[in-house]
Amino acid sequence: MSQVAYLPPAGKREQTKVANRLAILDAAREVFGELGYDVCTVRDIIRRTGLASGTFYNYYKSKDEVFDALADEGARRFKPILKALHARADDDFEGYLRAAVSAYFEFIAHEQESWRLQRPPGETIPHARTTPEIAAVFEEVRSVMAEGMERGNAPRVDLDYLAAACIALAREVGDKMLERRPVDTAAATDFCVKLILGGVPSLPRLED
Amino acid sequence: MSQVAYLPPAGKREQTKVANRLAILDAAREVFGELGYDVCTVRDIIRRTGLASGTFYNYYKSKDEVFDALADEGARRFKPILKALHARADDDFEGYLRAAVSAYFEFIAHEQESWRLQRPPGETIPHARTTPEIAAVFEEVRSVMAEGMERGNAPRVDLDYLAAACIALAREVGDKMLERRPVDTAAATDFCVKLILGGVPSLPRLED
Amino acid sequence: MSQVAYLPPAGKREQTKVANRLAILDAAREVFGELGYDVCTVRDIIRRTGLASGTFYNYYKSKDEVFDALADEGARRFKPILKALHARADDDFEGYLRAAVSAYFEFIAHEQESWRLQRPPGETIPHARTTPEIAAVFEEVRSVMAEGMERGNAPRVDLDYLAAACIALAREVGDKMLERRPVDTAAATDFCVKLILGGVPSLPRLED
Amino acid sequence: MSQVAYLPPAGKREQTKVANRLAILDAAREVFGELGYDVCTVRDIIRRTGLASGTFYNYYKSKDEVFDALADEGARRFKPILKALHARADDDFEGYLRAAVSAYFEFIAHEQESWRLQRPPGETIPHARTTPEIAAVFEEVRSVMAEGMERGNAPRVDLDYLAAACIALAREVGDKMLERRPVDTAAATDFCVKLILGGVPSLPRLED
DNA sequence: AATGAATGAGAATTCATTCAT
DNA sequence: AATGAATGAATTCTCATTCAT
Repeated sequence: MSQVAYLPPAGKREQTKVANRLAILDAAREVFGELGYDVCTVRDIIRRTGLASGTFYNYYKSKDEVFDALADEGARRFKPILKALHARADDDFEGYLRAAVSAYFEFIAHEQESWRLQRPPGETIPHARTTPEIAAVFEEVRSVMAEGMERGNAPRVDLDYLAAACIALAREVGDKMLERRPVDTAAATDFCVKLILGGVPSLPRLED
Repeated sequence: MSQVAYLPPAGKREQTKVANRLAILDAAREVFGELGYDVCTVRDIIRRTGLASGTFYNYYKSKDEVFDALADEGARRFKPILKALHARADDDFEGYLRAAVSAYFEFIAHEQESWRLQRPPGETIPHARTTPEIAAVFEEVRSVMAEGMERGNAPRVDLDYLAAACIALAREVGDKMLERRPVDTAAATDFCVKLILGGVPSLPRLED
Repeated sequence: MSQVAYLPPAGKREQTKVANRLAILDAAREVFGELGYDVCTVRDIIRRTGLASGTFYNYYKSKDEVFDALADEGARRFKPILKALHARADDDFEGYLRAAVSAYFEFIAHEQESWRLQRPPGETIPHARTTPEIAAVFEEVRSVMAEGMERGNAPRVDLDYLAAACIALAREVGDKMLERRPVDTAAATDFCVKLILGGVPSLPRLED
Repeated sequence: MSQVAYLPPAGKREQTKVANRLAILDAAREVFGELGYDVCTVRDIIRRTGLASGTFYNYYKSKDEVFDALADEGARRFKPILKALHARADDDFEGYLRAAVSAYFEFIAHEQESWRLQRPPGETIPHARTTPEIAAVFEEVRSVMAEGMERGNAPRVDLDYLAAACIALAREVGDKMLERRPVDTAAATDFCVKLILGGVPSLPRLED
């Protein structure tokens, strides 16, 4: 728990500001993870920072805004990875999918180290919302698939359903993965990718 | 005076009671679906029934209790269907899976008629926790899979992941399905079943 | 607990009505005693009768009304005794006071047999209101004192204070008395009467 | 006006906090007195302070807690006085009793200035449970009596009854006193003390 | 900026009373 | 009459947000 406010590190006001912003973000990540977005209160968040409740509002206008900021921060870290993969996807859809899914699993595995570990095991983790990083995967995956279909590298199937299916898979299998010890991202990736790639050829083709 | 009271619960009073209990249950199902369990309030539920706030407490002690009742009811409605399917599943895993997924899609398609239509279009529906109905279907699916694996009718794969994957798929594809007009449960079922059945043979086998 | 409603004794509607009225009164006496007037609910009362909640209102308009009815009933039983004592009070103030106080203590001792006994011992008994029987004592005692003072049989002291003091004494000592086992009305009476009679001569005289 | 700070917590904030805590305590004392503990609501209390409803809970968790705080505060204010009186009571039981009763009457006379005056006249004041202040005074009185009896300075009488009698007297005579104009605490004190001291020698002695 | 008490809208719940049966 | 479910006002309490210091 970072008690930044009480340790203005080197006399720099700016440093404190940045540190407080991060402290709130960290605390929010923890609390959202522990209690769930809906259930947790702003006080739960701020209590963990050691800051005063009013201070929260110097940085974020509301609980929603921290949530978004948290998501943005996640997306900022995650999106470049995906873009890079996309760039060298070429015709290797499998390679791309594997890399993307793997990146996502690595991402959440790393995320959880900051907070999910200290949760009572077996407790269900409410899956609050579609976070931006997930949305990013979704869009990327979807566009790669669309591209592949157009180029004739992939069968023409229901893209909406397929993209939804992929994102769903990644999310749920990801959650399960995090419940296990040790967290094995490779196995989870393998599972997802094989299920998708194995299943796609069987999917009903679109007529048009 | 006629002491007719005990056996025939067919008076108007009894009817109203049953109807109210169902009304609350229905409203709760809707509201849980629309707002999510955590966010919705007892008032949200009762408002939708047209009953008075106090009336809620004549039937259920709390939001939690309705949720449990809902789970019971969902299970009561689904389980027999699934059990029946299960009974004649034999070695026809595909037939069984198809029937189960189809039952789920029919269920949610029917559900939405009661409420999703009257919602302002375009309004985002914050997602939906795992409802008791979903849990019931998939517990069944899971046990059938386990059975199949034990009998050697299905490859030995990571059952937890597979069950999670199936739930995820049904849920997300189901959501997408509901956004389309007309709602085509057959197509959605076909999509899910084929993806799963097609993908399963490719899944990594468990060693043990 | 009288379950009168389910045993219409001899076909007489009137009997049931009277019996129900009494059942409610008895239940109210019990519940007021056990929980206190303010805390107990109409449901607490009616539950004990075995009647339906709505039935309460066929007999009494409100909780207040039962309370008053209860008090009236007490007064009806108590007042005649006092009047009789007064009639033969003559100049024997001590005899009168002793008889009056004794009558009051006997009254409450008898009352409590119906309900106060079953209370957890040591629990404080909230002293809800000045009941009519108490008011009756008050008025009687006051008028006898006034008479005595006018006739010159008693010193002219502050009558309001004295009457208040007497009533207070009877009430509080009475409560204490009821907490003891066995309930000794004679001792309590002796205590009160001696305190009052012993104290009165010392009281400051009024000038007028 | 000078900042006469007694101790470090002299900020405006601290002052407000202390003032609010007292305001709630005062309001509670009034409301408990006027309506009785059971009947009054937290709203009744907070309404009288002019604070917002939520503010109550910044200071006390519940109505019960204010009551306890009130008891503490009452005891804190009274006990020293009584202890001091007690200390120099020696064999002067009369002096002590007079001082104690007088302190109580002064207290309630002062209390009523803050609220009873502004009440609609003639409105009946439903009586008043034993307040913590009363309990404090009389616990002291009781222990002094016990001491006196043990030292042989007072006759061995029924102490429970005597204490109850004193409480009752002070309470009822106190109520009457407050109804008169001008409020004459000296006269009321004189009345009570003389009645008690005059009466005690007549009381039946305990055998043991 | 930081603080943390005050605010008050809103949630859950209770219960006296009504009313259809 | 008796019944007991329905009603809704009233109550307790929470918590996001504001604001004086």
